[in-house]
Amino acid sequence: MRRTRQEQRAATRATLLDAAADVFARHGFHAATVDQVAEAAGLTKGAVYSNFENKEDLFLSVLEHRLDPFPADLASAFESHDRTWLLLKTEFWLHAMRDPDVRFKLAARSRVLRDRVAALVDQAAAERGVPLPATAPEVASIVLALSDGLAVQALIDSASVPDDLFARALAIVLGDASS
Amino acid sequence: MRRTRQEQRAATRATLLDAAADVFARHGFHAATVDQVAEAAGLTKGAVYSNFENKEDLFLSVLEHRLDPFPADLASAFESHDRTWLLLKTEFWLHAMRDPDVRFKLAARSRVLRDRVAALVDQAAAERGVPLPATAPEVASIVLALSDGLAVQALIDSASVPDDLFARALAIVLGDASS
DNA sequence: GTATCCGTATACTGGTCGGTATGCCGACGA
DNA sequence: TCGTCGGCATACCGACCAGTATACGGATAC
Repeated sequence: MRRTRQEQRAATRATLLDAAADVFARHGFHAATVDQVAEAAGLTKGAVYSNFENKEDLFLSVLEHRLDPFPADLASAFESHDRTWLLLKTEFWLHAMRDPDVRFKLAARSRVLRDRVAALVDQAAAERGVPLPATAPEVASIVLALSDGLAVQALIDSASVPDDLFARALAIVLGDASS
Repeated sequence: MRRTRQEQRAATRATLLDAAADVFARHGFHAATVDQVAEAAGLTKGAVYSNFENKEDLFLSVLEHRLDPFPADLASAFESHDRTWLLLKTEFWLHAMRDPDVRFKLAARSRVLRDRVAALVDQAAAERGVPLPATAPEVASIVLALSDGLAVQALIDSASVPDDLFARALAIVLGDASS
């Protein structure tokens, strides 16, 4: 398998990002070591420091690489929470809480996400023909809180959160009292 | 100020727990150092290792000391989220995700909390005389998800979460369509 | 084909920090 | 009042790890 330098470098970087996502999610930013990431990628520390400034840059690159995908519809807002991603997101939230600059960036992105969800909320309300119980951005905040909050509970104890609970909660919040 | 040994030891322990809560919340479990905790308490590492087995024991003791106070009523479920406590809780959640034993204990405690909230939900529904949109434990899970989820958003950007949003979300979820 | 250079492996270092061994002082029991 | 002991301070150690310096092999350019 002969590759150009560009291809090779891109492949190495991608391998490192995948490995780093896994290792950071499993051990957390501080407990995870650069050597662990390198080994998980089948490489060595040299590859890491050749592709990233330092450990923090690697961590932030992982998050940029796997950004919150904007949900295409409300129901999928919950499905996008696989375990690894939720752990990374939580680590990052803690990081943001401790660094004002990072927090501002997260706030900006959160607003964009919320507004995107608000548009979906408006759309859903129009389809159903029922009034929203609050402004669309407020309902969007509620939907996102439900999505995250239930996902957190589900990871503590999956049995305590029925698979369809988010969908039903969504129906309640959107003003659908049926069933 | 002459104190007996018992009093002195208890005071030292309490001081350390308070300092540890602060330092762990500010820096996170791994980044926080035992020396920092000791210094914040106006003591030294010797005091820490005289009162706690090790760093992890100190961390877990902080959490036991400041356990989720069971809310007296639904509205106060949200108020109990001051910044420090939410950061510690989140750190602990991550810790639990990585250690099955800890996770099981957290799951047990979460069930107790949820059932407690479910009782409050039942009570509120009876007072209002409206049917719940789901079983009481399910509504309780939703309420807790909202509480945590909105608190997380509020710490990212307090302006994005109106003060009364939780209360209004609560009314929606409890089947109160008025206002 | 050959010289160059880029990207990764290897080897190493300095600093940090959890944990320990020991000293010291003040409370306790008699 | 005195000897003992318990609790905290001090000094220290060893391990771990982020980051660096350098070696090396294969792709690239000519």
